[in-house]
Parts: sequence; structure tokens; C-alpha cells
Amino acid sequence: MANNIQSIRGMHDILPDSTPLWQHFEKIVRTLLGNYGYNEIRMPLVEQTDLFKRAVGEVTDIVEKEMYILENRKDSEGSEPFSMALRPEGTAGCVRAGIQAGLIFNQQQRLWYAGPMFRAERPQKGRYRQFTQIGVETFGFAGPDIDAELIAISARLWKQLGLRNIHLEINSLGTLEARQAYRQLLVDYFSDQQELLDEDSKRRLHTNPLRILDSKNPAMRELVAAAPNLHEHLDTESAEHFSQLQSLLDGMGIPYRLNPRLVRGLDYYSRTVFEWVTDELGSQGTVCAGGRYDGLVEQLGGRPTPACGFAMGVERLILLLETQNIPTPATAPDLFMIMAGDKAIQAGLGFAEQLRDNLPDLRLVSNCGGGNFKTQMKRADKSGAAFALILGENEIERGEIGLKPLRTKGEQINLPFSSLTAHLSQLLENAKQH
RNA sequence: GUGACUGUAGCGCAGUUGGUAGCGCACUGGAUUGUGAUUCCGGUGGUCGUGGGUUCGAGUCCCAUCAGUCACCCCA
Repeated sequence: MANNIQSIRGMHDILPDSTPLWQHFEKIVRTLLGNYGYNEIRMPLVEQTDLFKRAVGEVTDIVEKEMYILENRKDSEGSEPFSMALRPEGTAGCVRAGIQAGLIFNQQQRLWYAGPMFRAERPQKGRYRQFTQIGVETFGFAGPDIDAELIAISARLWKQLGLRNIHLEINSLGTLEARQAYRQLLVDYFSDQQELLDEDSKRRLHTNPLRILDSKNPAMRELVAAAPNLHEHLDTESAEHFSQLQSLLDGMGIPYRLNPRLVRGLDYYSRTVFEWVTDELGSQGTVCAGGRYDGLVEQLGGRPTPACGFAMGVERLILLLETQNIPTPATAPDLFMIMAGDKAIQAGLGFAEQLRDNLPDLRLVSNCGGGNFKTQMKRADKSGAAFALILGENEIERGEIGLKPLRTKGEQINLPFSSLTAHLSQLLENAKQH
């Protein structure tokens, strides 16, 4: 025990206990995104470090202290080694891929991706060093209709998953220019009152001044309340965009809360930003977040292209599904085949394959590893199977196989080999209807 | 990164002022020589997260370290 190697801090296994829930979740997301006309894209887990610096922002926590950085090895051609990083988020790589492949050159794209991201933060429940995001990105749509579509997708997803108690908050940061101007205004305001700022806020003055507005420190409340108001400094186009989005959401019947202090941490956001939050996961309550990033494509070397997207934290949503006790579709087998004696094993494994030929959807577990009837019955029960198929010396001699219900009261019956497929197919049909 | 709490069998937990470990579930054998889940009886399983220290003696006290959890920070 003592010297066993452990998984790396903040990086966890997803064990067979929870993979059915993950698969259920992934299936719903995949289908939903496909239905809305989104196409999957898959990017490498590793990119040049510079990509993240340029996209996410040099002075964000993510690039300053949370990236896993490695050095690319020299190849045989003698090319120079360079810095690369495990991706801390997906948007940067997606934009890079889109530009590189010419996907977002003067055209519309609806894309999604899923996979692990890496940030060297201090782990907590709902916050891991390797975590899974499903990201949805759109390119070439300038209007608020796509913002509304993205929000509608996420809202529908919660509904399909059966999740409750997730609330939508929205805000607008204005264009990049308006945001920069407002940011300067804030920096000036807070710099004048520096002696009133707490430690965190002093630091934020350089990293993310908008963040000061969202300070949890009650001592900061008065100072924050008197600060310049973001919405009074929105450019008129952004204000118009934002109010159109609100009326679209109203029209779709999606409730939301205006949160003027909602600020996304990544530099590339502009105009619409939104978050889905729950109070059931402690301080990691943001379960999905996104917004518009109209400047990013150009900033990474592409043509100016409007863009909007969001990402959800899969671990957090899985946690929420678990805390809300949302049932997972059953994965138990239909049948467990018990075989006692060499003849029965010889015949039984043959039958099992025939059954699988005839009934492709059949979920059948064959007993392996021997054991007497009692042991095998226990295994059958533990497997969760609805029925046990029972094959011993007696059955072989009579040309029959036993079928015993394990979850209902009924009696065990014996069937001739020849009618087995027909009978089982009827059983499966009945089971489907319940 | 800062502060706090926790770590005892596969899992969930108890262990008194320091005297070398126990319960439930799970697993397994039997009651039931070809039938599970229920019931009854028995059994396996722990260098007490790791490494040092104090002590005649440490699961218990001290230090360090690793991991988890909570809050902050940050974010999905």
C-alpha cells in the first residue's frame, strides 16, 4: 500500500460506477447539438504557449500561474525547441484550428468539442486540475440571434437532463473599445481611492479591474456602489444588441437575471456574457458560461469575424445530476447464463453466440470462471440481470434450457432449444414497452 | 497561491486521560449434496496516508510530507 503510485493531485479516474451517467450525459449533449446543426471538431490537447497568452490574456491567472508548460523536444531536423502548454480552455485552440483550416474565412460555422482541459489550481470539489469541458463555438454571426440560440441550447439541455435550480445571468461588456475605455475609467476611479481597497482588489487593479465590482468583501460595498456604471458607458450598438437579446430571450420564454457585475475572466470576451449558476455546488456554482468574443479571430491572425460561444464544466454538471438524484438509464444485462458442467459450458457458449447473432440488442452475460449453481446464481443476481438462463447436465439431456425470472415473482420455465430465440425476442419486446 | 478541517479493512465509520485495533456493508464458507435476493451461524481481510520525533510504550502527542474537503482567490 505504502509505495503505491497515486493519481496526480487534482486528476481523477472516472470509475465504472459513474461511467453510465457520463455516457448518458454525453449522448444527450451530442444529440442535442447535432439537432441544432452543430458539427464536432477535435483539437490537440497541446498548443503553443503563445496561443493561450495571446487569446486568454497575459495577465490572467490562467496563463500567469495555472498552465502546465512543457518544452517541445528538438526533432531530428534540428528545429528549435519551443514552449507548449496543455490547453487550459478550448476556445483558443478552436479559433486557431478554424483559421488554419480556413473554416472561418468569410463563412458561418457552428462547432462543438469535448475533452479535458488542464489548470494547475488548488483542487476542490467541482474544481480539478484535469477537467472536462464541452465547448460550443459559432463564427460569422454578428447579431444577437446567435447569442439567443446558444442560450436556448443550454436551457434545453438542462431540461432534457432533468436538472433543476440552474439560473441564467447575463450582462454586456460592450465592444472591445468601449470595454477598454470603461476599464480605464474604473482604474482611475479605484486608483484615486487606493487606500480603501483590500488586498485582492489592489491586485485586481492590474489584472482585472472589472472584477473588483464583484468583490465579496462587505467592506468594499460602498466603494463599489459609487463606481462608474458599466451600462452607462456601453456603446450604443452594444446596448442595442443587448436589448435585442433580452427581447429574444423573453420571446423564447427563457428567464434570466441582469447582472451588471458579471465579468468573465478571459480577456477575449466582448458584448454579451452569460453564466448558468446553481447554489447546490458550494462555491463552484458556475456550471456553464460563455459570451461573445468578436475580436479574437482577428487578434489571432484571421479576418475580423464575429464569434460567440460557451463552455460547460462536465464534472460540475455530473455532480449536480448526482446531488439532484437524477436517475440514469439502466445498464443491467437482460440475461445471465448459468452453465454447470463441461458439456453445459460447451453447449452454452455456443447458444450464447447464436442468441447474439439472432438478437443483436440482447445484453447477455455468460458465466465464466466456473462455480456451482449457487455461486452462479449469486453472480446472476449481482449482475442485475432480469433473467437467468440455466443450463446443466439435465437440461442438456432433455434438450432444454431453464429461464428463471430474477426480478419478478414468476416461476422458472424450461424451453426447448428451438424456441429459445423466439421466446426471448418476445420477452425483450415486452420489456421495452415497460 | 492563502487559511482551516480530515485521513483507521474494498466502502462507510467507532476507537475514552497514550497500554500494539473494532462495528456495519461488501467478499467468502455452511444451514440448503442443481437455484439468487430474505434469515441464521462461521471465516478472510488493516505495517491506523507516508516519513521522522517524544515515550518503557503512539491510531492517540509533536514536526514534516502527500492526498481529500471547506472558505478565499480564480474559473467550467
